[in-house]
Amino acid sequence: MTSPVQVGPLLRQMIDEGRVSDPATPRGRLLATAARLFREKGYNRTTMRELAAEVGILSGSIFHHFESKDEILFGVMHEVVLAMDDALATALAEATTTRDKILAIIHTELAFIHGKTGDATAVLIYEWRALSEKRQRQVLKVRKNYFKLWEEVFAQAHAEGLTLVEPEYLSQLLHGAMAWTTYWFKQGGKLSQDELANRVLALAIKE
Amino acid sequence: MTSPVQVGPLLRQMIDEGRVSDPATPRGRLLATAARLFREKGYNRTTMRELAAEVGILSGSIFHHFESKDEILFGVMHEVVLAMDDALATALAEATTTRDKILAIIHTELAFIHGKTGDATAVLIYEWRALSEKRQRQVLKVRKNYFKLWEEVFAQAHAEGLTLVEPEYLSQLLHGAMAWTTYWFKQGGKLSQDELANRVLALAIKE
Amino acid sequence: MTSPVQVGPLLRQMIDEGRVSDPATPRGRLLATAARLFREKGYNRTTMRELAAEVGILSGSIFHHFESKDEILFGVMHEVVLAMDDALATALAEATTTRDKILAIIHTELAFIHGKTGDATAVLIYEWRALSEKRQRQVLKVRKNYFKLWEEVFAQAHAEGLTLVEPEYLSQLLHGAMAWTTYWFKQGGKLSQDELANRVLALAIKE
Amino acid sequence: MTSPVQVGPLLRQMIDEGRVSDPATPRGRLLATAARLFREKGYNRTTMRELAAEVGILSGSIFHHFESKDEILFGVMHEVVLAMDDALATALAEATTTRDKILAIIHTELAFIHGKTGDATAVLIYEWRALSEKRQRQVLKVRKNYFKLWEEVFAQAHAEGLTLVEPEYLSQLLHGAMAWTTYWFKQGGKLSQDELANRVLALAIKE
DNA sequence: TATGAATGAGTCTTCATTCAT
DNA sequence: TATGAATGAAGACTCATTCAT
Repeated sequence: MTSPVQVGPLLRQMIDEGRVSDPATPRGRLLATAARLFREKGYNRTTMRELAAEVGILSGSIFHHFESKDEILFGVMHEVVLAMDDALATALAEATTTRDKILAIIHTELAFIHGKTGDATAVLIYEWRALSEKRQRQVLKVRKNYFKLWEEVFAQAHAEGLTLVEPEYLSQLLHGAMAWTTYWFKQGGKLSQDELANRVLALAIKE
Repeated sequence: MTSPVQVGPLLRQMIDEGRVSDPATPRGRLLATAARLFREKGYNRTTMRELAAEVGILSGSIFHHFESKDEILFGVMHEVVLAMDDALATALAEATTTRDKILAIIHTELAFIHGKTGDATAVLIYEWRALSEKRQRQVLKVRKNYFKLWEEVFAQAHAEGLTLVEPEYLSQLLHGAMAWTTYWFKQGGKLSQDELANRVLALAIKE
Repeated sequence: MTSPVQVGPLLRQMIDEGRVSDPATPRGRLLATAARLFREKGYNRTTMRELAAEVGILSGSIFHHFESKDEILFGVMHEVVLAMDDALATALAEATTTRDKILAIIHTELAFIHGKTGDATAVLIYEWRALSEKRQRQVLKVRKNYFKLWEEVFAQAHAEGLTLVEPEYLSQLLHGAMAWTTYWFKQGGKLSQDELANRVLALAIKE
Repeated sequence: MTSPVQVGPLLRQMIDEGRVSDPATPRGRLLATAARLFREKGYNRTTMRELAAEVGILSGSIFHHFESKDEILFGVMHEVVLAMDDALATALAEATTTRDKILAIIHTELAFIHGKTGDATAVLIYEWRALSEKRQRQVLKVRKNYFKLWEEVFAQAHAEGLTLVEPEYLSQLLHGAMAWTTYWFKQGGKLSQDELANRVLALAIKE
């Protein structure tokens, strides 16, 4: 019964502005449940009936809130993408050194992958091709913003000699490395999320 | 009309031993085509009819070669996994220094992702959950061998002070970083596959 | 915002007597809009939501005015059928010669098909089978009256040697010929409605 | 179990040429049954399950022969339209006087409406709007041919002073008059089909 | 071994209707 | 009277799989 995205003060504000669905509304509950199911079973293997059952309504009722299954997938992805962009912008604004900015990127990414928004983030990454092309384009617009923030930081780091790999490649490599942690990193294991962040940082910068 | 895996002398031998399907047989052609379609459209969105049509037979005929769609997916994954394991073992045997062994790992992985076996490798990585659990376990057996090779090399590297991150984490992080290259690295772009390998190496090793 | 039937002094009286809905009431507006939509898109392809939306209310609210979609269709048909019957009786009363009476029939029919009540008339003709059998019977009662007026006139004409075809067949043939004009005759084209009436008359009467 | 269109020597040839479905094939049986059901209950109120049941297969099997319900409707309409065009061309070729040509038109039309192809013809006329616009255009191409034959004959008749009403209007009026006979004329009643044809002729020509 | 029609359970989606507020 | 979320039965369509030929 949680939102597909983590509800912090930032998200609170986004919800109030109507950019993200309130988890207390049917729409919000539907999106959160969809995120979980899509992650657990995959988009195609999740049926509208299952989704409805988990939310406690009948399958036909879903269509009061979304016009198609595709729109639900879009909802899950779009909201998490908006939230990530927002969260990263805020985190970067608070960081001063370039090293801290890189850490901010890593922490934000890992927070979304392994925090309350983990389901939506995993869906964003691994069910991308299930989304209709038309809606992929819409999500991509926001997504590009997000990665521009990465590349700016890595460009600065490269200029400072802090990193060896070119900004665009480093972005992609680190993004892949962190995306894959969904499959092996578990919160509460012997490696903490902060420690994981440090390992990723160790890949990015030379000491 | 190619095999799902690249046919070198090693594979030739595997084929002759019956461990991998000959691309000249219906079974081999079916697997190669399935790999491509599963990659392009996703497992669920590929129908048996399409697969049959591309191979030039009728849908009913597929079932003379495979007992189910799941078995085809298994075939694609199992063969590529066997081939990777084989290829890596050979490459490591030829490398002398630990640094070279790391490069061997990276080159082998990238060769499978971006070479002729790219389709099968992408399917292995991104359609994993579409495979029935029972068969996932079978593939996993071989897969574990493969990553044991990685970890042994990274353990040695760590002991030599060549790498900073613990072997098990480094394996996973690099694996993720390289898996993701499917989405952004294109053969014949301004970055060559060898140059890409060097960038990955630069993440792993602090010179 | 018009009634499904044309509001002349006759209809005014019918409205005042409660036999036809006032277009100023929600019921009247609903019927007029339904007539238009049923004609444009067909009964089955018109949804209650669309109908409600066009009238400016919500779908649930319709059911305060009509107990079912079928009742709406009935309303549309019943009112137009009453109005036609009424209009024809009046027109015939004013005609003196048999020829004029035939013209009165033709003009009345064409007026309903191509005038403000055109939507309702088209629905009456072309969505007949969408109406429940029970309500078909109700409409049929009035409808029979209407055609009895036709047959009486054509019987007289036949007796006078004015027409060649037997009354009952001539009624049906002319009715069909005029009903079909919905599909090809457009008000304001090179043929006026009066000229069209003369063409129909020319079929019926051998000068 | 009859074809949607009457199987005479002409149709036999069309079938052999593959332009019309053989009623002995599944496709042909499906079309004939669909024509009957669409006529009896209307296109929208006929379900694929019903259609399948009447043909003796399961609903899913229909989609081996047609890709959608719309394509079935198209099939029914297209084949009857082709057959009408063919039949009329032949009949006109055999008629010598203009009067006989008009009779040929009337007989052909009535034959299609009340003969074995009556179901398909009724569907063509009364379910027109249920057909997708794209496919309407395809049917229209053939349909226009058919009515061009009418207009040519009526133009000749008009020139000869045989008819009073202009060719284009006479075509439409007679077409409407005959289309409507579906609803009131029954084979084997007190009026024979030939006698009905004479009544229609009486409308068209002045003695 | 290949065919291809048929299966039948399952999918997303639609929509008239209900009803608590 | 109006709302609008929810209902639930029904619709068209999909597709891996079967099997007689």
